[in-house]
Amino acid sequence: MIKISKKSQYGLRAMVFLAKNYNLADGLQTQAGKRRVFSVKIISEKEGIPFDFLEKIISQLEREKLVKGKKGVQGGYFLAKTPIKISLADIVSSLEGKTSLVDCNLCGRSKKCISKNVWIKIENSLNKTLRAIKLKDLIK
Amino acid sequence: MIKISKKSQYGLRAMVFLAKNYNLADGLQTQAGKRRVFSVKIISEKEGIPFDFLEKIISQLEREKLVKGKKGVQGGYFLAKTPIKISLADIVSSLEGKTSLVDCNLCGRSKKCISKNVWIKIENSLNKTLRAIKLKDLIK
DNA sequence: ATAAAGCCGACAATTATTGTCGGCTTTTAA
DNA sequence: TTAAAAGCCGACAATAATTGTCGGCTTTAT
Repeated sequence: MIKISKKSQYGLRAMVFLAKNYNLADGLQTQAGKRRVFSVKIISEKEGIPFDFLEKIISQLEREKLVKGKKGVQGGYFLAKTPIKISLADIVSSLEGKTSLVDCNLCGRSKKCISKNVWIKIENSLNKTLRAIKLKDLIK
Repeated sequence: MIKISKKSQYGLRAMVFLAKNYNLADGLQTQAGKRRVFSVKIISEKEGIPFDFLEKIISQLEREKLVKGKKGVQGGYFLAKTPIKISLADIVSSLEGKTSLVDCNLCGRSKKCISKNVWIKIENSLNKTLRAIKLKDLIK
C-alpha cells in the first residue's frame, strides 16, 4: 500500500488545528499584535496524538519554517504564515523529506529504464495536487 | 518519503518486459496461436531483479490475473491481456494490496476529521492518474 | 525419466516507522 | 528571583513493513 505516514497525518492534523485558530479576535489572544500560541500538550490532547511524537513532528515543521515556537511558560506554537500560503505539499515534504515516489538514482539502470519516466510523471501529478491544496481550503 | 515499494517497481519492470515481447511474430514463438513465454530466470537476469523475489512478485500478479503461467520445461509467464488493457493501477494495486494513502477507519476520529477528506481527495487523484496510464503507453 | 520451470509457504535480514526518554534552555508569573 | 511551564534536542527502543531467501512440491517438454 502506498501510504502517507502517521507523521504526515498527525502533522496535518496539528497544522489544521493551528489554522483553525489562526485568526482569533477573541479575549484569549495574549496581547494585541501577538499571535495566540498553543502548547504541544494542548494540541496532542485535542487531536489525540502522542505528546512526545507530536513534539518531534512540530519541531520538524518549525525547522522548515511552517510554524514558529514561543518558549517559556505560556509558550507554544503558531503558524508562521497565513493558512492560504501553506500547501499540503509544504507540510508533507517537510515531514517526509521529499515527495519522491521512487529514487531511480540508486538503481543504476536509470538511463535506460522505461519505467523511470512513468514514476516521475506520477510523482509530478501527485505534487501538483498537493501544491494546489492549501490549509485555508480545509478550514472553511 | 511517500514511496513506491521495490515490489511495485520490479513488478512494473517485469510487466513492461512482457509487454515489449507480447506481440512476437518472430521465430521464437513456440507454436502458432500460443504466446511466447518468459521464465522468471530470464526476466530476472534481463531486468536485474533478484530471482526469488521476482518469482513471488509474479505469482502475485498471476493471482490477480495480470499474467498467466505455463508450467514445466520451456514454461514461463506471459501477459494475461493485451498491454492496452493493463493499467498502472492494475499493477500497483495488485502488488500493494490497494492504493490507499491512509486508512482512516482505524483512527476512530474518522467522523469528525477534517483531514480525512483531503487524503481521500489526493488518493482519488492518484488513482485516476494510475488508471489513465496503460502498459501500452510505455512501450511505444 | 529427468530436468526445467512454475508454484507455495515459511522464515530471515534489513530498514523504516512510530514512539519514548532524559536533559537542557528559555521565559513567564508568582 | 526562583519555580514551573514549555520549547528544544539527541539518543534510544519497540514495532512493523519491506525485501529477500530457502526448501520442497508439482507439472510438463524432451
